Amino acid sequence: MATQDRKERQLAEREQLFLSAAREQICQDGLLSLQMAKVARACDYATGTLYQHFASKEDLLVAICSELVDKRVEIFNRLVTWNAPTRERIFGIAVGDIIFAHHYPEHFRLAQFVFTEVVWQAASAKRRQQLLETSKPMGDAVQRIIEDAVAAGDLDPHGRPLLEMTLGQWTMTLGMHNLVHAEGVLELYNLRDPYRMLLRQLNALLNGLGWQPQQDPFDEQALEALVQRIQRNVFADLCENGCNDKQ
Amino acid sequence: MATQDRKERQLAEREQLFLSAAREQICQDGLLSLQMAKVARACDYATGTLYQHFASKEDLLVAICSELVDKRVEIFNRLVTWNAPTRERIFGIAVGDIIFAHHYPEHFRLAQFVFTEVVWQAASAKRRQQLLETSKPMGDAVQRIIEDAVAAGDLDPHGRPLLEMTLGQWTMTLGMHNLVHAEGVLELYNLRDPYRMLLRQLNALLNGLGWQPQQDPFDEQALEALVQRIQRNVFADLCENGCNDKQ
DNA sequence: CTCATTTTATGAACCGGATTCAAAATCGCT
DNA sequence: AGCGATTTTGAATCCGGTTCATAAAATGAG
Repeated sequence: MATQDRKERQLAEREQLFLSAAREQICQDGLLSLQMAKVARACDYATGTLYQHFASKEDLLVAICSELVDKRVEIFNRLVTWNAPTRERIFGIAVGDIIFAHHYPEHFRLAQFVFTEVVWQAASAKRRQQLLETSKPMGDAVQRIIEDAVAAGDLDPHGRPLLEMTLGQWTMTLGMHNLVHAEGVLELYNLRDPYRMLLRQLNALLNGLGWQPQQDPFDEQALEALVQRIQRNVFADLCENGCNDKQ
Repeated sequence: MATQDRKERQLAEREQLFLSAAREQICQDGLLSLQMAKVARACDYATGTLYQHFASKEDLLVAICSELVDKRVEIFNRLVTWNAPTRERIFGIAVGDIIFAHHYPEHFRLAQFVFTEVVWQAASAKRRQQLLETSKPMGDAVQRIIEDAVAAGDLDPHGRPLLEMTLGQWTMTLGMHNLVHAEGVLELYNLRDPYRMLLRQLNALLNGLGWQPQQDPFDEQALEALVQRIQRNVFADLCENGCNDKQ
């Protein structure tokens, strides 16, 4: 009956409220000082109520991560429908991810933590499942771009699973987000402008995979132009006044 | 005087003892259940004594990581002195890392956790510094291989910092270790044999960077042969009876 | 509308484990 | 041996996540 629906809606709303409050606390004071009691208090609920939604602190973290992944999926989907050469679309995934990292600087920190044994094992199976399912569309999006690439003759998978083609891109991006957050590491080797370097390496990788049309990874002009074009055509709304992928 | 020396030596020995005990506990029961009191007890010391060496639990974790990195450095150094084409030597770094991951399955889990904001910020500046310094030689080793490659005409850095050449390899490897440990993720997309896929992607990347001699990333035979050769010539002692890079 | 019953919210109490620190033991030296 | 200085000890403290007995609210039958 209608009563049930209303109740469920309210429950969902409250969960949202908790998630927002928790996210804000993380942005404000860092992961380190997130406290369950504080989150509940900030929403004018008792601690116990918070536990009706999340089995543990780790559970809450995984849930926040899911929420952010959901937004990240939207980025990926833009590249699926963008009408451009497949090479630019797959490259655009990386560009989009960098933009995403600027908009939600907490996401990759959190994700790194969440996929840590300590958190992952402590979260409930349900939440873990949920995060995996929320993440699935990212893979699907990439898969579709690869399919298009193969169909267009831009890429030959040589009989390997299609997703394997972009595993290097995936891990490279992931690893770079890690490095960026590991304060002191890149500085140790005097490496500046990490995301720009990532894009150069990515171009090299795509070339090495034979993804057409090839692009000179050391042609700064061409790289800059391509990034600009992607920003303008796909992420205009996220890149107002002087957004760039540096920092 | 001599008394001082002896004392210092004993201190260092005790620290070693604590580190080993902690590492064993991690291997045994996982990061999750590492307890300071247990570590101290296992070494027949009081909790307080443990705290004379490590400012906090996080500090201890970073110290363990340093210890393991030290062993990892040894792997890197073998490739610096190996007499082979630079392309095989840089590739050997990845192969060595995979072997290392088999020998110390706890390392990359731990490293992922340690470079998390939560742990990194909670450790003392001193330990952080120590870990960075311990890590430095890995970069130096890679740098030397790149220098050799440039000198031999195998690679053209196009005016970029030399280390940037292998940043893709670094992040790719790092990211893959992360994925491997994130239980359920690779399964979600039906990706098997992650480290083998990593090596294929790496070959593609090195090709894309123009690192000579080029190698077909989809030539299974050639890949297998190269891996075998590296294992035999560089890591024979670590690969007795049927060690391979799969799993 | 009332009252019994079920469901949900509350927050103080509980608990585990990291960290501290006052007291005890040991050391180094004369 | 004796006496300050240094080190070790482990019980006490502290902190914050989690639980659960109690209170409050919702439900629904009469």
